[in-house]
Amino acid sequence: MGAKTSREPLSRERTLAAAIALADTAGLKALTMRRLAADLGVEAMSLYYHLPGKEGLLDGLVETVINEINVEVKLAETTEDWRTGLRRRFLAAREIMLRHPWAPGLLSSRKTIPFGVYAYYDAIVGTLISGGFSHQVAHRALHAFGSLALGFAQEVFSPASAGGDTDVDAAEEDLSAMAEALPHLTAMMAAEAHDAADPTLGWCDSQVEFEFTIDLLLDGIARARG
Amino acid sequence: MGAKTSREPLSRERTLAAAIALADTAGLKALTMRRLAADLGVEAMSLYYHLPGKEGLLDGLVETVINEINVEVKLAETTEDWRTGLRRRFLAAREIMLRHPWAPGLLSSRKTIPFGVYAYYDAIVGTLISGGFSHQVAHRALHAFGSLALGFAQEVFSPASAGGDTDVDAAEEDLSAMAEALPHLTAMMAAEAHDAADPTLGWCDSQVEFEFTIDLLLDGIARARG
DNA sequence: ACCTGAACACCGTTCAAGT
DNA sequence: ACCTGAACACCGTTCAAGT
Repeated sequence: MGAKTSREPLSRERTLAAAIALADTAGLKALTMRRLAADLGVEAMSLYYHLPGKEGLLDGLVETVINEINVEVKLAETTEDWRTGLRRRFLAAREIMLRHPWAPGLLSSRKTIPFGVYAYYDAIVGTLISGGFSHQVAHRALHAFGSLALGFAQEVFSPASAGGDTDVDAAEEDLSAMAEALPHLTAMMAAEAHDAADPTLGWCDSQVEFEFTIDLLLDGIARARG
Repeated sequence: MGAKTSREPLSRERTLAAAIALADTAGLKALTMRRLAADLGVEAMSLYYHLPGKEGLLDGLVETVINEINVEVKLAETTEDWRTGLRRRFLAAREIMLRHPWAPGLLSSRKTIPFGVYAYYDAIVGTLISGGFSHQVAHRALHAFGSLALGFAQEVFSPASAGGDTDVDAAEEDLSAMAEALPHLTAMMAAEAHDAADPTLGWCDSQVEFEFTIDLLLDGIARARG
């Protein structure tokens, strides 16, 4: 956050690293050319020497994140069956995404998709094919996985994605006010809070739900393999 | 798009309707206070009399869309079993979303969720409970459905969501250039293009995939019902 | 080669003022 | 009650200029 007083000239990598750090700590909205430059101890216009503008910066961000995932995935490559291989892959992607909460929203709002994303999905198809799937079922599996393959789901209930203050208090206030108008949701929350054996987890632990959904999808396509 | 020369005073509804029309035709990015005001034949500052600023405008947009869905869903309410009921509900939501391609991205980037969304999910839980599901499985089913319940999926391959020019040409150029580096994806596309019996659909008809995924999820939770 | 200052065309928004 | 003009604090970006 403070101005790094470094003598070495700016570079694309150093700029991207600072941008990611800024987005991680202050959210995507805080990532402006002027503030990023200030963090780097430089004027805003200097950035244009290393990057082709704001859009190019954002492209660089998603490229960096998907590369992080691909590296992580490649490191752990072994001789697993298709199912545990995909499962491990999705969970690895999720770990990266949890480190960069702004990444899912940015990735899905981008209109050009970096090569690394295609490479990532290509490896998935390869895994499916060698697991005995037809191209057609592999195609449908890809769509069924959707963003879960990249480690994130559209969490409509509590979107911390969009960067900015996570307005938890307001959400809970709303929720308690809504309670009597929403009988089924209220009952569900009460029931879940009750038989939650593990006290360290919230009433809605998304890691458990994430893995449940993955297994449900993997079960489903295993059956569709035919 | 053109300046409507109407005498009646502005209202919140008329402003929202114009905003939706503007977003539908020109994309979310084109929806600025100044341009919206121009479309309404008024100065930008006039909007603040009817709406609490830009954020309030966006809140109003998602509220309007979710209400469209809830109305559509209520119209067709019958005595179906849980499964066909959910299926019809999700497809109805999808139809609305297809009319407002900017809505998925906006909804998932919002940090306050309108009441209508909770009401929508409450009805789903109600359907599940009366279908014999436990609260726990209903909860997990909700997470498994994710954004599909609201009619959209994270289409990482061709995101036309973000408003703005749909950069199809560039994407296809990239794709053909990538072809040899992505053997499995290339093979999949070739196979799918080959045995596509229906010539009116593209090689990647997302409606078919959407329904495939829904059925896969419904099969999965039906089995998890226990 | 690398960085800067001044300037431009846009944003959303405030606030006092018009009718 | 409803709308406006001028002004402010921000954006991203261009372009000629500095070293």
